[in-house]
Amino acid sequence: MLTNMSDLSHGSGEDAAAVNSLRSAVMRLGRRLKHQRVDESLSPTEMSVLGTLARCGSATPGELARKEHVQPPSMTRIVALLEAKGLVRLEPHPDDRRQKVVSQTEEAEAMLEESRRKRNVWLASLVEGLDEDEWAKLRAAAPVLEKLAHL
Amino acid sequence: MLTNMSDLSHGSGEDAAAVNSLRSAVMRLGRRLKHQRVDESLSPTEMSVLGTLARCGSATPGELARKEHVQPPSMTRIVALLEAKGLVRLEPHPDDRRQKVVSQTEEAEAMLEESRRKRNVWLASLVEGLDEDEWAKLRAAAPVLEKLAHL
DNA sequence: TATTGTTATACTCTATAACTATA
DNA sequence: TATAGTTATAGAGTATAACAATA
Repeated sequence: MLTNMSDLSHGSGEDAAAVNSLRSAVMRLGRRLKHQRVDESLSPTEMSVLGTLARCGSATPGELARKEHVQPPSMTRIVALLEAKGLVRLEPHPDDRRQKVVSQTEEAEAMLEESRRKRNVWLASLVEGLDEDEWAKLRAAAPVLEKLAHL
Repeated sequence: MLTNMSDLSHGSGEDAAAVNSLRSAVMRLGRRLKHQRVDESLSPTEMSVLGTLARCGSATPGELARKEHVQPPSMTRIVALLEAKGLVRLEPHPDDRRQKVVSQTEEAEAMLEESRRKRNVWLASLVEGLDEDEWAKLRAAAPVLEKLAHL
């Protein structure tokens, strides 16, 4: 197992342990954050689609299906549900009449902001349990984690 | 929004931004790690049950249902599927004949180890894209993240 | 002829309600 | 009478296959 980690450019044995610890902690913490949902009426994929639209701007159903790793018929259904809830808008594609353009509404933006706020509050309450030194280490690592997340 | 973060004991405005960055990065990275599955034939909950058994040792179906936030009938089904796949063993409870004891098999332990290995390799390949200083910050933060994850 | 999106249908996972066995 | 687990059934969510419209 360590042999598979030995191509790490920085160290070797200790680094493997650090990677293992990092993976475990990120997955566990991510799972707990996921449970802090603002709107129980939205499925995880629906939330994820809204997040993608917020990050990448508008997109066609096909693009969304590829980004969310979901089949096109599923995205058809998801987009229809989101439209019914007033969270996305559908417009005809300017160049290709087969395609459609999906974009988020102001309601969606407000809901996402509220969702982020709720998770932040929850995470901040956890951080209360840390001492100043631990929190400093976390602050220093945050930009690196962000870089990893979209590497 | 910042008013809700102002009860952070360490700082205030910058801390809110750091919490936001941390939340976003942990969730995104966690989602990507989750996709690195070793066995596509196991559902997320089945994997999670095996993880719980590995962490906590054997447990009754009722305990597992509570830990996984799933209803008892669902756990009945999950345990039956895992048993059919040879990943858990069911034994009678020593004190109470209504209950059963579920424990993982050697195959499950091997599979979990393989799963951890695969995710570690993937994460290690990401870490390759960091410089020594960034990796040092991550290593320093790993124990703190672990503490957060089970706080 | 290939591609985008949709409709029709089936499968997987989970939940609720009703039941059996044991405490 | 209460509790642990199971069976029966229904509801989400997603997938595959077949289809319509456009490129």
